[in-house]
Amino acid sequence: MPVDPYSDVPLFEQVAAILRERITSGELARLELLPSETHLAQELGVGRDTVRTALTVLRDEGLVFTIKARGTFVGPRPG
Amino acid sequence: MPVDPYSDVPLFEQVAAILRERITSGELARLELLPSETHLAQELGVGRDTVRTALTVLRDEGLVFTIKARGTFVGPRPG
DNA sequence: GAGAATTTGTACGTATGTATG
DNA sequence: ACATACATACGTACAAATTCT
Repeated sequence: MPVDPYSDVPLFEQVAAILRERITSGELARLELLPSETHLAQELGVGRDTVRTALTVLRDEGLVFTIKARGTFVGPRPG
Repeated sequence: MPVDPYSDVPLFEQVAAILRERITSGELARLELLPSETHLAQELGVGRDTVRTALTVLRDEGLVFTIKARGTFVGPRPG
């Protein structure tokens, strides 16, 4: 049960929680490339916009970083 | 410090700026053959597509011209 | 002349960034 | 929240033309 569209919790928060769990559990190793936004959207049954909003949350937490036109990776932004 | 993939400035514009500097500074003399697209891509750490897009910009500015299977030269296209 | 290597030209697939409805 | 479209970017593959062996 990925997400619950009837919940009071915003979809992007639910998606962020799912991805956060996958990262902190080690399911997604550091520096590993995440599935694409489109792929995650289809898998979780939400729109790409929602995935992107969730990724913004994780980015603010330093859990992931994104390179334009490349992908989103696990870990803090290098540099 | 060639290019910054995290910058808001598109990579191809950064590459164009680098090559433009090499040309206008005289580092690359007029009619001189530029390094191949593949070589430039590897040297600058970008894709060949990005180099080609940058070369299109310089071509539009009349700074370089290209001959298929030969290479890209400094200067306006002869003829 | 034949063949291999090199270089540009083109095409496709996939990814993120941005804008619009 | 979602869908769509375009710009930017990377990788791969192959075609075409030139150059080297």
